[in-house]
Parts: sequence; structure tokens; C-alpha cells
Amino acid sequence: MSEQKVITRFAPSPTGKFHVGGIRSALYNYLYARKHNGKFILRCEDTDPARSKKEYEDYFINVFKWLGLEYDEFFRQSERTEIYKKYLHKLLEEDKIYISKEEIKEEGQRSEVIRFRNPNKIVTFHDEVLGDLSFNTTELGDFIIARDIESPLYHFTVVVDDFEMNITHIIRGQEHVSNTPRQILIQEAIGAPRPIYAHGSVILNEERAKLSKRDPLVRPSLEYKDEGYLPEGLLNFMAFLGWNPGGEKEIYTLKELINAFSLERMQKPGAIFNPEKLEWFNKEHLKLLPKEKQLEYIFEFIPENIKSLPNYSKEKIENMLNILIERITHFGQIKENFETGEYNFVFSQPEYDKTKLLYKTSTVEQKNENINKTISALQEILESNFTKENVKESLMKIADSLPSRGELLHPVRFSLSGMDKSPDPFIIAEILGKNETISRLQKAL
RNA sequence: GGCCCUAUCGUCUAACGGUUAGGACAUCGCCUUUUCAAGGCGGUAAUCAGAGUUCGAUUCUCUGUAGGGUCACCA
Repeated sequence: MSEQKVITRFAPSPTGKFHVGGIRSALYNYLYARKHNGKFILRCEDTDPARSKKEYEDYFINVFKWLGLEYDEFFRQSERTEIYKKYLHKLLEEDKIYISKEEIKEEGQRSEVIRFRNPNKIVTFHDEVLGDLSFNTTELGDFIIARDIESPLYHFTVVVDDFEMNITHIIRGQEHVSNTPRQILIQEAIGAPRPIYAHGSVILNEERAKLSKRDPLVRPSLEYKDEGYLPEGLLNFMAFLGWNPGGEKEIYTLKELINAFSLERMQKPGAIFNPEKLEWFNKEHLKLLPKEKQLEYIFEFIPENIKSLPNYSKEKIENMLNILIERITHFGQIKENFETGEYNFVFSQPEYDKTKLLYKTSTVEQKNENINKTISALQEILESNFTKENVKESLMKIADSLPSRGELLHPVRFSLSGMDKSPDPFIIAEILGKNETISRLQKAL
């Protein structure tokens, strides 16, 4: 007998901007489906007209687009009322559910709702990560499954849809374990097979409480896009929150994650969302990007006022690639770094305090002598060969003959950047080019 | 509070009865081509507690403790 085709789903409700915590469940379902050549379904759970908004649906669709998590089918529960109605009627006929007269306790309540006739039994089910679980459903009472025949509620629509869509595996957070028994009761009532459950760890904030939309720690997913995080970085980080492949490799591409993913290695204890580790994951992936791609991101984040500077050029930025990349963990920091003025020296001759040109105890004469030596050495280098390697080679020759390399290196660096802290003089020289470099050195004399 | 789940460095985790308890992030120190960054090397740091079972428990059992989840005419 051939294996049943794996079908997983992710079912967000469009009641707010989809926040990062939710990405993990989506990812696990996606990974599992892809790994088993199955199907991954995205289902919009918008049965609550009061809270559901189309803009939020668009929002999570954009998140999926950005992350590159492709889904094979898309459903909207608000368009499926006829299907739910059919099941509701059938269950009504079978007397498994009933219309119940209600006492109105709160505003907005209805005098009639549809309740599930609870068989009051012990429901036992197996969970791929938690093991065997057992619940007494008596305490649930005859829970409400629909407001009326046209307005089914969450537990009912989930079960009907999972059945109709032939969902084989339900991978979700442990906050859903207590929902599972009542969903199983409904499954049994409509004659649906039981899917395989895998309840992963809950994602926690720094206070060890479940991550909520209000946590400043996590933000709507697209903010990460706007801040220049990479899908690869975010996905890699999320995958490792509550799951790991074993072994010591940590940087995985999406393809590698698909390959490595397994339910057995999902974690039981809650996992704290650690933004610092996200930064690290993102940086690792950012380093892996091809140069062209890195530049594309960088150009996106360079502030407009920098781009309109007279001496701004794409070539300069291309030359700056290395120093730009090594100082960031996500591309949004490019913007910040330019805004602090850190790179102003690239575009114009810096103003600086002349006394800072002197290295420790050296005199003005020594400084001038060293700079003069530097200028003549640099003039030997052809403009087309003016690379950091060549500059370094020629400067180090002189620097090594001095009592301290700093005697030369410091004034050179400082005259080029005018800053206490900056990249090394060789790379700056390369970025500036031969003419500008020599001109700044002459100015320092 | 009822029901349920969980428990290894600060954090994410490895170990599926026998390891000097491993890795990564963070942190600290050192090195390098002055500074910054990056990089390299190294250090600090954990089995919640108490009983069992066993020749031997991080690992199995029980109890305690501590965390967490969930208890809607939301999803």
C-alpha cells in the first residue's frame, strides 16, 4: 500500500498584522509538506466578521511572499459557509448537535446558539512530540460550535476544513493542546479520520510568558523586511526555536531545512525568542549573499541625502562593500550608519583637529616627514593598481622601518578619515582613489 | 483555582544508562597590520531538589518545587 500523501496547512486569522512568532508554525508545516512531497495549504480563518479584515489577510499573504514560503492552495473560510451548513444540518438530523435556548448574560449574546452534544468521555490521542495525552471532556460541557446555522465557530470550521482538505498532519504550538480533545470529538461526530498531531513548544518572551502581539520584542513580520532582514536569516532562526537537526551545523538554507526537518526533533520545553541570536543568524546569511545581491540591499538603504551628495557614486559604494557589510547584522543598519555621519569622510575632505594628526609623542616634523614619505610612495603606484593590497604593501614597508608603525599609520589614517575610529588606512585609500588620497595627505602637511 | 504540559550554561540546544556533560548566541580575555569593525584563539558558565530502580543516572519511576499553556456566542 502506498503512503498517504502528506497534506499540511497553516491557518492564520486576519485579525491583526501577522507577527513573527506565527512564522514558525507556518514554516514547520511548510517544511514537513515539502520534505514529503506533499501539499501545503494556506487557509484564512475569517469566520469572525467582527474582527477579520481584508488588509490583514493581504498582510500575511505578503509575508508568505516575502519569505518564499509557497503554498499549493488557498482557502477563505468566509466563502465556505455552505459547506459548514451542510455538516451542521447533518449533525442536527443525527441529534449530535442541538439548538439551545440561552439566557442572555452579556450584550451581543444570542438567545439561540448551536451546541455540541458532548458524549462526556475520555479522549486519548497521540502527539508526535508530547506522546500520549488523555483528557476528560466532561468539563467542556456542551460547547458552542456555531452562533447559528450560517455562523459556525472556530472549532467546528477547523475540523470540517481539515477533513474536507484531507489534512494529514497538524503541526502547531502547544497552546492548542487543550483545544485538541474537543476537535477530536467533532471529528468523531462528522466521521472524520484523526490527523497526526505535533504540538511544538510555545515561543516565550524574555519574561518567559507566551509571546503576544504586544511584546516589543517581536513585531509584525513585514517590519523585519523593512529593516532589511533576510528571509533566510529569519527562517533559519525561527526553525531553530523549538527544533534542531542535531549536529553542530546551524546555518541552513530553506532547501537544507526541508531536507533536515523532522517531527521527532521538535522540542517540548518553551523557547525564548532571543533577538541577539536572530542578528547572528541574519548576519551569517547576509555574508553568504553574492556581492550583487548585497549591493542591491545596500543601495536600498542608503539615505537619499547621501545619494545626492556631489561626490557620491555607485563605484564608491561598491568599493565600500566590505567595510559596510562587516559592520551590520541586517541591512537597515546601513541607513543608520550613514546617518550618524560615520562615512561622511568618503564623500568630502573631513574637518579635523590638527593636533590629532600626531601619533602619541611624535612631533610635527616627524609627522610631516612620514606623510611626505607616504605621498611619494603612493605616487609610485599606478592609478589602476591603487588597491588596498598594493597600498598596504608599500606603506608597511615604510611603517616597519619606524620605531612604531603607528608613527606612519596613524597620521595617514587620520588625515584620510578625520575620525578617531574608522576603517584602516589602506581600505580608505582604495575607496578614495589615488588622487583624493594624495590630496588629503598634502592637506595634512 | 480546575485540567494539561515542561524542567541541561543567562539564551537556543546536543546527549536517546557509562562523555573531562558537546556546540552556538551573549559575555570576558588575548592575538593580529595604530583606532573601530571583522576575524582568529582561549576563558567563565548548566543537568531544579529529594527519594527510589540500577554495578552505574542528565537520561527510567515517584514526590516536591518552579515555570508555562488553557479554561469565549475569538481564533
